[in-house]
Amino acid sequence: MAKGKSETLIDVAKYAGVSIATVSRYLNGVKVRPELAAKVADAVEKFDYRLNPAARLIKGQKSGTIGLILPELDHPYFAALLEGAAEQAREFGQNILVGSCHGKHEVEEQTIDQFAHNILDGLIYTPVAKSVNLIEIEAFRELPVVIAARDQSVYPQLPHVYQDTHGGGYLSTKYLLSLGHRKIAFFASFWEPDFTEKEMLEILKTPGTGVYSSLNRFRGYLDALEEFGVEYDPRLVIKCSYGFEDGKSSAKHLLSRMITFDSIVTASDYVACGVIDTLEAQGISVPNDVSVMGYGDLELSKMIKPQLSTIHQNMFEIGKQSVRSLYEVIHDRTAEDIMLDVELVVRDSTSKKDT
Amino acid sequence: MAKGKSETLIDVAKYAGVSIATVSRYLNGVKVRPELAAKVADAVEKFDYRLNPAARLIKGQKSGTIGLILPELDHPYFAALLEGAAEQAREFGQNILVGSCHGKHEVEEQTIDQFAHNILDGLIYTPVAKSVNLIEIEAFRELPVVIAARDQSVYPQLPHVYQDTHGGGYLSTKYLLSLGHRKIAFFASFWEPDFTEKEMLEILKTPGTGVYSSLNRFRGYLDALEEFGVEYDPRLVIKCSYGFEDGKSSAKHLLSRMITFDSIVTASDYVACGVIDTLEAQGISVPNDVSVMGYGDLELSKMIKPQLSTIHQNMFEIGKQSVRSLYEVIHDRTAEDIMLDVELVVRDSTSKKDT
DNA sequence: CTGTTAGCGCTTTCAA
DNA sequence: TTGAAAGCGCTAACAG
Repeated sequence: MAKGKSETLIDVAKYAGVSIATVSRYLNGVKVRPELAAKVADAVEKFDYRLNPAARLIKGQKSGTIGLILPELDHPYFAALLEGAAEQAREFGQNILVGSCHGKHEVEEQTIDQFAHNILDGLIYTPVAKSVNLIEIEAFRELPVVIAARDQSVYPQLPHVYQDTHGGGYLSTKYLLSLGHRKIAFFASFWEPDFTEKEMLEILKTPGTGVYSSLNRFRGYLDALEEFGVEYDPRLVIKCSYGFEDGKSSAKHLLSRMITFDSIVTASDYVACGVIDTLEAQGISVPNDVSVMGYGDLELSKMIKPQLSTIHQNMFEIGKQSVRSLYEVIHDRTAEDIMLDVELVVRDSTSKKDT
Repeated sequence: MAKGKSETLIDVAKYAGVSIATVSRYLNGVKVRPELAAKVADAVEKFDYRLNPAARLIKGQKSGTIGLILPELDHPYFAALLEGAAEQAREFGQNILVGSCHGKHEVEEQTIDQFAHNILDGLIYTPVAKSVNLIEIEAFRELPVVIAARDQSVYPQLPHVYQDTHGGGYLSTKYLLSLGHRKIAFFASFWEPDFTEKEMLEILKTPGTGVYSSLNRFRGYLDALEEFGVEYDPRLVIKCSYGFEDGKSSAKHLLSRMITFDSIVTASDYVACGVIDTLEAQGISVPNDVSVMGYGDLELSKMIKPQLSTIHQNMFEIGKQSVRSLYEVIHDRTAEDIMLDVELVVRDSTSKKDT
C-alpha cells in the first residue's frame, strides 16, 4: 500500500516458475492449466501477494471505488443513505469515497473538484441546489453518475433514485384534511434556497426543481388542498431549514403572524420537534390544539412525547439502490429512474379537529 | 477519469513545445524557467489538463486518500466523527474512503480486507472489539494508522485520538453522588462484548480494554463510588447496547431485579431516552423518583422531556483531530496520543435525592 | 494454453 | 535548467 515494498508479479512468477502473464491471468480469473494454477496459487499464498491496484488502474481497469457526495454526513437522513450505500458497496466489493458539503454550495464545488482528481468508477451525487452544473465539470465528462434523493428534473439525462416527496407532502396534508383541519400551515425546508416564500409558487413552474425536495412536498400540499377545495393561503407558509431550532423559530414566526392555524406540515422530524417544543411552551397543546406532522420517521419520532405522526421514507434503501443503479451504469447497462414510495405513519402528534 | 481518453503529458508537452519532463516538473512544483512555465501553464489551461493519478501512484506517489473504518455510519456519534474527518480532510485536500461494519466483527474484517486492496495513504480506525488484529493484516504492514475513539490500550504502538470516557463515567457518577444518590445503576453499553456482566470487573484488569469504551466509563463509575465510600453492587449493573430499545429493555430488566435504585448512569443519550420512556410508563417519574444521566449530548438530549443531563463529548473534533494526526504520520512526523476532555451538562433528568 | 513483449502515463535519474 | 530515456507493476496483443 502506502510504502512497503511488496512483491511484484515478477517475484511471484519466478517463485512459481511461470511467466508473469500466467500469474496475471490466474489472478484475473483467466483459464490456466491446473498444474500451473496450483503452482501460482502456492506462490501467491506464500507471498500473500496482491496485485498492485495503481498499476492496474493505469491500464484502464476499474478502481472499485465510487464517490458519494452528500449535503451532510451527520444528518440522520443522509447518514442512513450513506449506511445503505456502504452496505451495498461492500457486497459489490466496491469502496466508497465520501464527501460532505455542509449543505453549502461553495463547499460542494470544492468537494467535487477534489473528487475529480481521484480515480472513481462512478459517482453518486445529491446536489444541494440546482445551480451546480456537474455536467460542466470537465473531469466528470465520462464518469457514470447517479443522482440520489433528487427527482428527474435535476439532470434529466442521468438516472435518479429518490423518494416520492410529492406523495409525502400530499399524504401529510390529506391526512390532516381528513381529520377536519383546514388551516394547515406548511413549513418549507431548504438547505440554501435562492428564492423567497413569495416566489415559491412561481419557482414551482420552472424546471429542475427536484433539487429542492420541499418544493415537491409543497406541490403535494397544494394538490391535497385543491382536492379538498381548500384555498391556498400564502400566510401559512414558512420557509426554514431542517433543524430543531428552525422548527422552534418557525413556530414563533408563524405565531407572530397572528393568523389562525390548526395544523402544520413540516419537512423534517427535527423541525416538528422544534415546533412542538415551542407550541407547548406557549401553552398550545399538540395534538389537542394543533396537529403537527413530522417527516422522515426518524427513530427520534418514537422517542419524544407526543410521538410524531410522520412520513416514513427509507433513505437506507435509497443508498443501496443508488449503488446498484450506479453499478449498472458503470457496467454499461442502463439504469431506470427509481422512485420509492413513502408511507403515512400515524402516531400521537395529530388528532381530529374538535369542532 | 473512468473512461474518457483525456490528454496526457505528451499532448501538453507537444502543445507547449517542451519536454514531458518539464511539464511534469512544472506540475509538481519544481523550478522551471519562467518562459517555459508560462507556455506550459498555457497548455495545461487549454486542455484543462490533470495529471493521471493512477500513473503517479505507480511511481510511489501519495494517493491523497485516507481510509476511515467506523462501527456504524448512521449513528450520531460516528456520523459526527465522520463529518469532522471529512471537513479536515477537505482542508488538507485529502479524500476519505469510508467503511462501516454495523458494529459487527465479521463485517469489519471484510471491510478492512476490501480497504487493503485499495490505495490509501493512511487509515483511521475505530475497532469494535479488541480481537481484531489489524496489525496482522499483511496489507496494512506499512500503512500509517490512527486509532479513533479508543484509548491507548488498544494498539499501544499507534497514535490514538479519543475522549476521556473514564472521566465521563466518573463525572456522571460523582454528580449523582453529589446529589445524594447512593443506589446508582450502571448501564454498560457494548457493541459486541464477549464477556458477561459478572466478568466485567475481571476484564477491567486485562490489557486492551480501550476498545470497550464502556469499560472505561465503568472504571470512572467505580472510582467515583469509591471516592464517596459507596460499595459497589453488581446487581445494579446491566449490560446492553447503545439504542433506544436497549434503554427500554434494560430499564425493565433492572426493574425486574426488584432492588432499589435511585439513579442510572447510561452510556448513551439514546439509552437514557429509552430508560426514561420505560420508567415513566411504569409511573416512575424522572427525575423526581429516579435521576437518569445520558451520554453524548446529542441534539436529541435537548429535544425530549425532560431534557437530558448528560456528558458532552465532541466527536466532530475527534474526527478532525484524527485526520490531523494521521496527516502527521503520513508525512513521517510523529503524532502524540490525544485525549479530549468531556463535560458534565446538567439539564432536567437529574435532581437532588429527596430525603 | 503459455511466454514474450509492448506499452499505460508518469517520475526521475542522467547527461547535456 | 532542461530533455532523453529508463523504468514503476501490470495487462493484453501476439506468436508459439
